[in-house]
Amino acid sequence: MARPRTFDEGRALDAAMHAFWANGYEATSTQDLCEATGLGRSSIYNTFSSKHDLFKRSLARYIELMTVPQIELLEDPELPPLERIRVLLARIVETEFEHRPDGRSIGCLTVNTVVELAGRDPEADAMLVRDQEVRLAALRAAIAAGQLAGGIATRRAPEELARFVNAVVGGMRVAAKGGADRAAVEAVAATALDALTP
Amino acid sequence: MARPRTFDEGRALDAAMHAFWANGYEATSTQDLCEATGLGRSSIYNTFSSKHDLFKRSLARYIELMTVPQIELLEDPELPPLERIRVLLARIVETEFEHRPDGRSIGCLTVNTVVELAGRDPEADAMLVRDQEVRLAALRAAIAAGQLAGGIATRRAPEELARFVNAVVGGMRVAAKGGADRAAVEAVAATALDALTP
DNA sequence: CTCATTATGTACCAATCAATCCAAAACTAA
DNA sequence: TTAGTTTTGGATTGATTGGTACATAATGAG
Repeated sequence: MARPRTFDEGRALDAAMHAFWANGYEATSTQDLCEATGLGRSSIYNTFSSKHDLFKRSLARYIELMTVPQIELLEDPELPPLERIRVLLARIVETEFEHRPDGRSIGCLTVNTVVELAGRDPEADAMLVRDQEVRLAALRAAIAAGQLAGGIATRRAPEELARFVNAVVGGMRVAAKGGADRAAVEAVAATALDALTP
Repeated sequence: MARPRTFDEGRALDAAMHAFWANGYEATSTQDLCEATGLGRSSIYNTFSSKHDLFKRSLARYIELMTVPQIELLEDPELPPLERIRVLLARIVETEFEHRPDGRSIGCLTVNTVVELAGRDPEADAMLVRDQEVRLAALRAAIAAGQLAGGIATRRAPEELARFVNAVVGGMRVAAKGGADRAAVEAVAATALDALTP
């Protein structure tokens, strides 16, 4: 029927996502995207209609890749709620320091995008707000369950504790990107759990 | 001797700092800087030798404006150490929400720059690392004093608690920039203090 | 007044930006 | 083979980027 593609769209999207992840939206040029994906300009504009569109799809993919497993973990009935949060924080430490022999973290595309584009890009904004609502809801539910079962401190409402855990995650990612070593980030996670412990 | 300047260098630097603060380094063009400062191109390049140089001076000014009062507060002998940290967090909430009737925070230039430039701009990197070391040292000292005097929990070392407080501050700023309202950010601060309370 | 010196505004520079155009290429259905 | 459709690469677009050149303006020292 027509000339077939010589590349895999999913792989190309992954490569673009990593480029945006490492360097941000503004600092990633369309030329960078060509080199990262291995595609020519025409193929990129034919497949993804603009740089901004490609960024939206990259962000959507990142959110899917990161948030879905986190929600599953927070709803895991096999683990006590406090343990779910402990594992969540441990996983974040893990992802921040995996495959980075120079010790410098690449950070988190969600946090990076909040800082770079929140308030200036309505579409990215909406995606980030929705993602955060989903994550906060899962945290609230796990915390409420933990308070009921007795493993999590009841001195504050689930809403407050969920906001706290969410902010600590962001703080850990900023610290890692700022050059903090693994022990330092693990100390943040461990101390945060103190606030949840009865 | 020579033609005098028709503008105040300090005011111009403040205006440039606010432009970088609101939009980041890459997204702020030299044209934006001209409009923000009210100066012509020649005056800007004559006074500050390049966009990057102007950014470094803006960042230095921001760090001075933010960190110096925070250090003074953390060393205030009039207040019990835990109270110093409580006031520190309260001030951060205050600065994030002052003069922002739309509720959208502009964030923190230090955090924004860590996320945007850490690992890619060695000079900005060095300034940020030094600033963070100063802030961590002040936090450690206040926490150690609090543990000795009895107002701060001793279940973790001052180094760990300082890292924790520092990360929470970053997390609060990301949350505010992401659209969280004042009550949500205050909940983060209050919960963080739980981890420091015996 | 005259002159050396600095500030300022305008025009301009090459480089890069995101995006488009178009012709050649590669495939399939008929 | 042929017609129809989409992909691909390369050239090119106009706008914008950070930065410069240069002529003119404004000052105080002599």
